[in-house]
Amino acid sequence: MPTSSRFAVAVHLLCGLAFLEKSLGRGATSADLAQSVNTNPVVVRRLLGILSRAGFVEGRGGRSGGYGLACAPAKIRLDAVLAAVEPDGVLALHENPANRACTVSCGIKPVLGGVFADAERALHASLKRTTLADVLRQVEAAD
Amino acid sequence: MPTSSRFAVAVHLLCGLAFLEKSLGRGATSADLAQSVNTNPVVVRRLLGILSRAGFVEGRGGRSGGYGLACAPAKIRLDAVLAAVEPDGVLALHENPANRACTVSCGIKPVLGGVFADAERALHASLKRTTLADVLRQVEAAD
DNA sequence: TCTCGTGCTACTGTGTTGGTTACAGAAAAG
DNA sequence: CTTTTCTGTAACCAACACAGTAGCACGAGA
Repeated sequence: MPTSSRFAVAVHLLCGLAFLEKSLGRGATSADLAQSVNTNPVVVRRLLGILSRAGFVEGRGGRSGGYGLACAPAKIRLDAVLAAVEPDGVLALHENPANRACTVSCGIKPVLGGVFADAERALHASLKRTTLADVLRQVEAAD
Repeated sequence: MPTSSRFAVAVHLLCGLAFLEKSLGRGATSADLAQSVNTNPVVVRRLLGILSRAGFVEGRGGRSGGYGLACAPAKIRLDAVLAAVEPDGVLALHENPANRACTVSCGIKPVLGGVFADAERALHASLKRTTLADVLRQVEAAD
């Protein structure tokens, strides 16, 4: 799987935002965050747009604009972040049409769907135990 | 994430193999399996090659050759199948080099790595509860 | 009014995947 | 022993998603 790094970058951005808000007392621009992630401001704005629609951050345009967290770091659970940036989940069924003449081909998808749903639930349950505040605390402790 | 469907197809193939072995008493060729999955025999052989190296199936070349399961369906746990076809896991860190001037940039990766490892463990623990025999039974029950 | 940052669009380059063709090698059938 | 039929690879193509980039309209503050 050419696993996308959107989730990792999203958490990085949120963490950077929380850190800058705490240490500088102000929001951060997409250029600031792009420097931290070592990428392009547009990439940051694209991802932050998704996180904004999901209610995690707010962007203000105009001079001295920038981004700020829309809720407390302790309220942001990583499973919600994953759901926002990877709405289709991490396990996918194959889209090939079923072969009507084959029992397995006809019956496998609902079965796999159930198994996958359970697995994704377990993944999200694990991520739910970590909040952005936890991540930030660990990052600061390692400093 | 353009989530690959390798895992789903792999389970489908193993299930088809188990089903055909049971119902026909013989193995199946890549052409048989390709019909079930509605894809190309080479795609099937590629995936079955991975599963063969992982010890789940055996392929015999030559006339009246084909594939057979290398172990009992009840012994094949889906987490092991996932590990075989997606060795890098489903959650990936971003590869951008860290910005040395930024606390978050320098510290985030080990923290995220730990969180991701826990989440993947939970995912695998869930998949471990299902064996190929379970999948086969459910598929046959739905028939 | 001027500056600066978001939000959005369009385009490019790159990497992965699935699909396809082709072929060498092996094993059974005759 | 020859023919058939299968696996195991390699090479190539098209489709797709993604990161990266440039450009511009809009809005808010200085």
